[in-house]
Amino acid sequence: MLTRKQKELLDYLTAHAEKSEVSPSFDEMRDALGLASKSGIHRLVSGLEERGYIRRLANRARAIEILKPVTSAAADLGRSVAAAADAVSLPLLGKIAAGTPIEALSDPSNQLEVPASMLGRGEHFALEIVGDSMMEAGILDGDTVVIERAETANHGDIVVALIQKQEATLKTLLKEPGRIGLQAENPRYETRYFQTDDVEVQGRLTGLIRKY
Amino acid sequence: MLTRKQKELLDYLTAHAEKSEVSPSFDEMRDALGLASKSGIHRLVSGLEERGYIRRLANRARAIEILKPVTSAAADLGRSVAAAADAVSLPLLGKIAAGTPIEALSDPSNQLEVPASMLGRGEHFALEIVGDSMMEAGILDGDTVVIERAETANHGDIVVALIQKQEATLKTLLKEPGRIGLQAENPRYETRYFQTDDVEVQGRLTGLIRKY
DNA sequence: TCAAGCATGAACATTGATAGAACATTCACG
DNA sequence: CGTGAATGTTCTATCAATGTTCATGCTTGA
Repeated sequence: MLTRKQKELLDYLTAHAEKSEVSPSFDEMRDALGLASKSGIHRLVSGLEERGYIRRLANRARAIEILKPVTSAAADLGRSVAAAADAVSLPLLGKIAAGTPIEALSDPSNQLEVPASMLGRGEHFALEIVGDSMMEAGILDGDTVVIERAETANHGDIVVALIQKQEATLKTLLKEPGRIGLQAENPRYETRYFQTDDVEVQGRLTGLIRKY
Repeated sequence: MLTRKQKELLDYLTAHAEKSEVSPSFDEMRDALGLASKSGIHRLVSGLEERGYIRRLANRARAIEILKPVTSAAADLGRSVAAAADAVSLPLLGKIAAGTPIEALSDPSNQLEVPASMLGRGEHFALEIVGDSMMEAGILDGDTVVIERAETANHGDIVVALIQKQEATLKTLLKEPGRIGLQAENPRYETRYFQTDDVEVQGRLTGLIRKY
């Protein structure tokens, strides 16, 4: 959120942008806010930039781009949906580990924000990693993985696999003639092989998020 | 979960944010909650921050961002879709590896969206990892790390360190009496030790994002 | 290359905001 | 009843936001 003057300037910039493609100069902004000098504008612009409301090219005239337009209260809902295109909330379905089924977290308030750029096309969800079985692939205990729901995957993909309709696990998929391998990325675990019918792919790994 | 007063304040902040975009000052919050002083507000704000409900820019007035808006039941469905998807764009400053300075990507259009919940307070930026020196910490070549700008860090933190004002590297910080160690998380690299003055902490690792 | 047009930002003053120590009160809980 | 957490209050130090002036520097086009 903003300070009063920052809001005033952002209002002006937003209104101006609707009328004209030309970004106002500092002098024009100064006049619009009734100041005597551009320095104050410079500071306000820097503040808006710091808070992520606008973006600028350094040392370029009239090069302000509005990232989050100010909206009157009425327009707010309509807008924020559009602006939300950058990030998406995924349901955090539970935890996954080798050797146990997904421990369901049915609490719908468990949502995870992920950058939109991390997603592919289909339906996605998130899981929290338990255990170290994928350690050497850089997937650690406590990490959150983003999964794209899928029934198929390629040899070598990391997938959420359901084994014999009981056990869900995150492993590297090995497609071999007549059988399917699920390989942990940790030398302490052995690759397990199953009949093709015993392994169902539930999704493919598309992203990973870790917080320290 | 919140205390009664924290919830009350968060309610006020959420309502305020819908109307105004201008963040309330501590005095305004004090009036809204009917307190006689701002110190109580200060504690509540700190509490909300600690619990991850809001985020603030360090040392900035009127700079509160709401991360988890409280929603009255009625408004919940309509809002949560939009409000939940709160992401922040960070500048992607460049690449970092052991042995070389940060290779600057000054192009400001290099931005990375990260979930707001990944950020602490203060200024953040992103770097792309080159090399395998932090492999065993689950930080792989090509990963993007989120760094919070900081001058200090604790023993054991993973930091961006500038060595002798020349070489920037991402390593585990070892604070020892009279010297500082920078430890790679890969047995193929040795821990290097420096005089305290030769190592400047530039930031702390706060998040990691990987795309497959 | 020079000038016009803009952007950058140092320096200083004033007012507004935040940080936090210190201490009292209330309330839940074993 | 003792303990600790949450809450209220007061007071003070420090820092941020804003307004102003003036000087400087970057870009662009003639």
